[in-house]
Amino acid sequence: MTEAAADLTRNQALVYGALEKTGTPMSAYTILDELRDDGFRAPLQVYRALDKLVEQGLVHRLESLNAFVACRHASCHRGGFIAFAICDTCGQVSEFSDDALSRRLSGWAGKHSFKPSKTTIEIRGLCAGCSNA
Amino acid sequence: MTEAAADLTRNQALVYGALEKTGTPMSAYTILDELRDDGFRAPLQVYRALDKLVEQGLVHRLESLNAFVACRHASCHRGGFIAFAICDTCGQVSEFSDDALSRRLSGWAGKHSFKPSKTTIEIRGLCAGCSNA
DNA sequence: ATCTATATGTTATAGCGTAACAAATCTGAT
DNA sequence: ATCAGATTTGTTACGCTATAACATATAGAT
Repeated sequence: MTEAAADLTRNQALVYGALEKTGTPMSAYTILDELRDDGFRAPLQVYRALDKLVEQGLVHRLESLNAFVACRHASCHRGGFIAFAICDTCGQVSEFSDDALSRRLSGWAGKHSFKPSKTTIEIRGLCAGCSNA
Repeated sequence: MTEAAADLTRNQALVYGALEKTGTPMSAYTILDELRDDGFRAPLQVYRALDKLVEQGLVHRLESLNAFVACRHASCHRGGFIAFAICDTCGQVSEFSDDALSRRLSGWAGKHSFKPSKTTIEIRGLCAGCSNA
């Protein structure tokens, strides 16, 4: 577990740990099963921890998967929208942010007086490794 | 109903009609309730119709809402990724596509040998009208 | 000590989506 | 016309995702 996981509650730390250990997206229910031995009994225990972790930016929710993934570089994405490339074969997630992309979306929002609160950018497909295999 | 809805089966036409009439996103179950009087009984009847409509580009799935919306301009978005701005207050959806945006995402994919199959771009927030009110 | 805010535990339930199988309908070829 | 194959439809049952509501416990401040 990285130092990013400081000052988390027990449940939050367990959920974050499970996500980090796996490395690929996990559903809340998969996390729950993973943590039964640590005393987890109910989905809500997972969802509550996830809410906080997402709030803090330690975990991202992938809308197109209904799943969650540990953030790879919590400090790198200040300000810009984050995009995800998700391999449908191996589950690997690449996280990136692109200034031009962010400016483009902000630009549209500005021009239309739209006030963004949360933005989702997800590319599903095949990663380099999996499209060769 | 617009001319776009030609050569649809009865169920597809009913589902498309419900979405078009409402104008804002609807969940599959809301559509189901809307169509009970037309003989719909089960979710699958809705989901099957939605699958085909999405395939044909007449309807879009909004991942961040688990909902569906009738496409506003089926012919306008050839080639580029489509982005959605979704107002969390009134539910209004603005659909747009932006060449620079598309190039940016394609560029990232090319550089990383990632083969995109489906892309989701959704901005949640407040539309001009609702942020004034 | 007690108050307040936050975190946790637990049960039940709501909402989203599909598997599996049966029946009907539509198509085109002979 | 009718037959075979493909597509569409109907229906039941089930699994996965997420939250409401309420009870309990824990931590920090005064």
